[in-house]
Amino acid sequence: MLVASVIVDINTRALDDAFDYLVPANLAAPGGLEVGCAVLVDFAHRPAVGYVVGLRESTPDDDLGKFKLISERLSPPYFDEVSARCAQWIAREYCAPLSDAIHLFAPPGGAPKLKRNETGDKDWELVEPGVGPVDDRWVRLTQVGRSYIPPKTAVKQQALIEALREGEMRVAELALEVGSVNATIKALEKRGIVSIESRRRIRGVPGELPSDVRIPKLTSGQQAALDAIDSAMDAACGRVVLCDGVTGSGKTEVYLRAISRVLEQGGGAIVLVPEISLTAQTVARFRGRFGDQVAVLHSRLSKGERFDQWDLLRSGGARVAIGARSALFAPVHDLRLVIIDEEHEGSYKQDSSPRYHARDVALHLMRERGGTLVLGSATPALETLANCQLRDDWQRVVLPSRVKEQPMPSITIVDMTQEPGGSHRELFSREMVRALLEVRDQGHKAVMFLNQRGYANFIMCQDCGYVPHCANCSTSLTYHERGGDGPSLHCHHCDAHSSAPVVCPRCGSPYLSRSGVGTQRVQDELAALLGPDMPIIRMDADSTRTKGAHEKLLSSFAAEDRAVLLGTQMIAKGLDYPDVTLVGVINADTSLYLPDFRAGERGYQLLEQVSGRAGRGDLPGRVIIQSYWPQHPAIQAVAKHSRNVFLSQEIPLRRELSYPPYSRLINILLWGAQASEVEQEAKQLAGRLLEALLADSRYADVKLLGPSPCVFSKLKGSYRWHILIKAAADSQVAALINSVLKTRKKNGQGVSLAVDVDPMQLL
DNA sequence: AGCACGCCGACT
DNA sequence: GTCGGCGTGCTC
Repeated sequence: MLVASVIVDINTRALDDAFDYLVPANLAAPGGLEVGCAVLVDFAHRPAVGYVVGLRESTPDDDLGKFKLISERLSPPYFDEVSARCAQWIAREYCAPLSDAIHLFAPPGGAPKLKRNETGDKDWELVEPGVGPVDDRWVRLTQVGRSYIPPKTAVKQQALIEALREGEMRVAELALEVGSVNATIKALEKRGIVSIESRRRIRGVPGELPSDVRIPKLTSGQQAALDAIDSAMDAACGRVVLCDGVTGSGKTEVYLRAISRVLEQGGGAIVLVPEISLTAQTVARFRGRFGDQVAVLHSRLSKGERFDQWDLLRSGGARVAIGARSALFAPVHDLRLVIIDEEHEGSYKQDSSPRYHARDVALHLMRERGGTLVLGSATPALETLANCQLRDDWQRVVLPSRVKEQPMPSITIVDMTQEPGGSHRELFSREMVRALLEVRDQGHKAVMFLNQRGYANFIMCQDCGYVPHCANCSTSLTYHERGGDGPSLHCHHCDAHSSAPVVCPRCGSPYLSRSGVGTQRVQDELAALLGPDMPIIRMDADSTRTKGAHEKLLSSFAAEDRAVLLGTQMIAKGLDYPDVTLVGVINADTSLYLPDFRAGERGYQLLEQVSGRAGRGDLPGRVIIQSYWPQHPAIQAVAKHSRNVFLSQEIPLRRELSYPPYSRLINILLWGAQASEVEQEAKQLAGRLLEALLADSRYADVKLLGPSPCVFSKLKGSYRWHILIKAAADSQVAALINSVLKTRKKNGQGVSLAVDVDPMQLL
């Protein structure tokens, strides 16, 4: 008997394995049922949709009496066996329900579901996929039709045949040109004058493919990167190549060549880019080289478009997928290469279940498939750099300079504590004011960056720049205005707290302030400083809320001959503004003091990216960074154009405090409307976890911190607590968490839970 | 998750 | 004596 291993599509942690079903005779023939098919099964006294993740002949060990028959096949195969195993790995690795993990590989919006029928108690209704393929009807003149001359009175026929002489057309197009045509076409078809054919329409493909296939000569850096990728691909065992180079060092050309080689060998490739840089230009670059071999997957597509692009890959019509995070699960045939551009970007971590990191999943997938993972960044993640150093199968290749040998911008650090004004200092330093006026007077452009994150509630001494830190956690302490005994300082990692100092513990100054200046205020101050002739374009989450506002603001900045672009993170990435001579960072410190172990790393990456915006044209660039703590390694590193300045301080710190990459973190979040319920649930769960940890000697080195309230202790009406687990980098502690959660009692139905393995932030 | 089973108290 | 409350546990 043929036995199918099936993951039932029921969203619960309690079902953490596939179930065996017998394949009925009518589906047992070759091509009947395959791995990846959606099926209908009986499961625990009710119908359920499931996904076949394995097929095998039964063995004498099987208790066939226990197995039920598969009721129905619901779809063609969505994925292969390797993908099925990958989904199971994701569920285990990220403590996610199996059904969430398997959904990653299902067509977007295109999988069948079971819904409860409103009419009856135990009635279930199968809901077919909301999207699917669509056909167009094409009309074309037949051989007979070519010589057919319609009667003079048949005006419609004449117009129709005239239009068709140019070639075949879609019925919809024809209707636009000639008016309603249905009856006429039918009549002509009957007489053999035209033929009508239904053909699949692929949505989401632009009509005209760009035909720019100029292939540039490679720099030596590019060649070295390509050589490394080539030998990794020859090894075919999941090796990783990091292309370490700034924007403009020609990484994309390296990607294109690598893909080209994979295609020559008959394989397929996936390119992941952050959603924000998935612009028409990026796509055009790939389409220009590989034409309709490329399928594009991103959130801006309609459901139908996304389905067609996905299906194009599944059918083998396209062999290269380019898209955001989720494109990693696209059904590319014979996948041998995954490229992750800007690999340090936080958007590669999914923030809902399954909370996977695309880089880690891609690595696993390439090992399984014997492919190659290529990472690209100007500011690689610390984990990635560490892996390149520690592992033989990770290789770092440096792409040294911008292709057009431009000089690096000059960088000035302004120590804001040395500025006059005491506790009422100006927003802009004297140096910044001078530079801004110069930009205005010479008719140039400036980019002003305010790393404003509204929640940065720390206290800082206005005289010496001191920020209180937690003794255990290497994170800044969060200022709490209210509390049992008045203002206090809390650490949200270990729940240590103390009352807030009234004067600076370091220099005794009474000027302790909470930080926080918005872009709005900066805009006003810039306007006051520079006068009405200098346009100031503000770009932040507020000013780009409407669709297309992003592009509109950028093109209006490009159109001015002098202007200031003021913005938050969103202006830091990728974009090229040729005539920018000044980049100003108003406050470099905000991101560095966030109560998060990655704050320094992110701050460094951000400053590095912002600095890269200066002097990308013929004019030399200049960067001014204002800071209250100019000694911070992240700022020093940017000033000295040296990543090592940052790493040499950050790496020992991470090691000492055992943070990634020297440990693995798992953050368990609990939230709910009732503060006391959440707290109680958190404490109970922490107790059960601790008990389980102590009972198993394999987890002797695992630390459990908390439970404690989250930094955002209340969000959208929910009270939030979390438990942090710190384990060895290769620890299998996820398995233990899974087993504890599997038996979690349902008493706190008002309390939701999420497990975040390898969290990007702990807020 | 959803459903059955089972063990309690309160009703025609 | 039976109806129905929900706590417990299983689902190929």
